[in-house]
Amino acid sequence: MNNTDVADALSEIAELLELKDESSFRIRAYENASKAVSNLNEDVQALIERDELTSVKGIGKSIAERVEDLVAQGHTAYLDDLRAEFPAGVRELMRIPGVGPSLARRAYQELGVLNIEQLRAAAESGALAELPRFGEKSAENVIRALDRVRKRESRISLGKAMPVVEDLIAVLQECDAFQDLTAAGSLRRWAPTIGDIDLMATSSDPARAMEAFVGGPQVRQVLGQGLTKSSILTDNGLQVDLRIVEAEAFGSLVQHFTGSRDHNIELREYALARGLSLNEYGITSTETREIQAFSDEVSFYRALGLDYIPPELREAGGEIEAAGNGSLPTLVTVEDIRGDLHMHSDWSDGAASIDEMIQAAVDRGYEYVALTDHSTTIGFGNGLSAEQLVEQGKLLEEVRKAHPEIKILTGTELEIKRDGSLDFPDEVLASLDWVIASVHSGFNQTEEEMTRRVLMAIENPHVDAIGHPTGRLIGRREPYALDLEAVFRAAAKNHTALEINSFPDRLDLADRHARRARELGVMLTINTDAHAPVNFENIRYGVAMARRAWAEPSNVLNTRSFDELRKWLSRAAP
DNA sequence: GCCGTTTTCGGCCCGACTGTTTTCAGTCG
Repeated sequence: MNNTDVADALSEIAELLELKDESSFRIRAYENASKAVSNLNEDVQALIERDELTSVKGIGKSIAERVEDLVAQGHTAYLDDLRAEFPAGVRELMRIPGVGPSLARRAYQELGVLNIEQLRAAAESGALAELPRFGEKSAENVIRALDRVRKRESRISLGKAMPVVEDLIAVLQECDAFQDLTAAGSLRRWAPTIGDIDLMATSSDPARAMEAFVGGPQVRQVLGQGLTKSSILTDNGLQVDLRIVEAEAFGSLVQHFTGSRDHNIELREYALARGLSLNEYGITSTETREIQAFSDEVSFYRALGLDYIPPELREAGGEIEAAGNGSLPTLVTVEDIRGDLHMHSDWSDGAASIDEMIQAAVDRGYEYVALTDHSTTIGFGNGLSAEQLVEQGKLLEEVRKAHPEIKILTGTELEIKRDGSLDFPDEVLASLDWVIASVHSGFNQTEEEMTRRVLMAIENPHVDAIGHPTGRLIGRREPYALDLEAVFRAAAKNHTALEINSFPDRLDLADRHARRARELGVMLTINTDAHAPVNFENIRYGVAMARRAWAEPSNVLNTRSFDELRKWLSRAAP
């Protein structure tokens, strides 16, 4: 079992303990241990071999034994026994919003419900409403929740949500009843997917502000309207909540609703150890019961003895400790990006001419840009042959004369073929300024095959970077099987950069992978993979992933000046 | 089941809302 398997097993134990109505503290212990394992930077096996498992915070003697079982035997009797008590379908019931462990357990034990279909039947037949402490309303809520699940109202991508919210905020700001107005929640943390949107505001005239909100142009349906909270559904099915609060408490409120849940839990534990209790209204001394309100987040964190923590870091990944000892990173920003090293023109599958793409890069104020059209064997048939690449290189000489304000690198997005060989021979690659190599086919290969394939590309001295290294398409395609730890180590050793692809569907490397790569000394590059001028706008999503990976400008290749970039490219072979 | 700037025992994040109740458990964010 690898770390992910162990973390999943611990998390399953926690869920089954919930079903058993075990002590909530024991449940949390397993949840915490699951998180601790998935955040490990090395194989849990190695920790066991060094006998250091219990030195991991959140793993004590008991859980260490279960983990050792899991790693050594692939299972643990403790989990096996729990599974025997509750069929898998019962655990699935808890995935339904509004259905928790209590309802799932009672539906199973008192009505024999084994899966979601049977729960619906029990709710519709009235059997559920018959149970003590349940009623008509409970049954109706279950049916409504099941309908919503059936309609698959799942999370939407950051790239879809962000423009909608920005438009909405721009419209609301035209109404002078709003003072402060900001998004909170997962959107403010730039999480890759978003559930619903929380807007926070202060207002001189809440009634008028709420009128403006529920009467906006893209409102499909008003779900609720009050003076402190209203909810709407937008045209594209996004639920947006607006909360209006007193200006004095705005800071702690925004902090509270920005989350993440895990960050807030850790922050409250940290505060409690110092005699302070936190809620959305401020900080309360547990001794004097006096509450202090905060109009901004900086002073809120400051009052806890912490540096301001950027929202992208609020994921319970060590940010509180770092904020306490002054070691938070200086995160990379969009302004730090000096060029884009991955873009396409209509020579391959882009929608715009080379000139249009270069002009768009100039308009963004970039110092340099790399043209990286696809190579021959890209599946859809319009990759460039070596001859076409030479021809394109000659054309670029002309383009450079027309655009002296930007440096243009001649490049390719090179196919890594199924056997790990590359589309162009070394002498062709050697003539290029920039080579980014990517996988676009054979996603079903085994982890061994795929890892060998990617490592071969990394080890080629002409390959400068690997594009969208895991191939994931959020919500549509899982990442292919790949030993990322081996990839990161090879990339660091061979001086090969790894891309954070800014396309909202990709965001690949993912934040936690990029963080691990950076820790192992891998150089990152944040690119848009632009296929049209408008795609350059996506750079902010890639930068956000880098920030969530705790990346500083020095960790990102394309924050360097053109001269520094060239210096990096002329690195000595390892 | 874990953990320690008050602790090796006695704590463990906080509040809002809902539905069922008549004082509170369950669920959510």
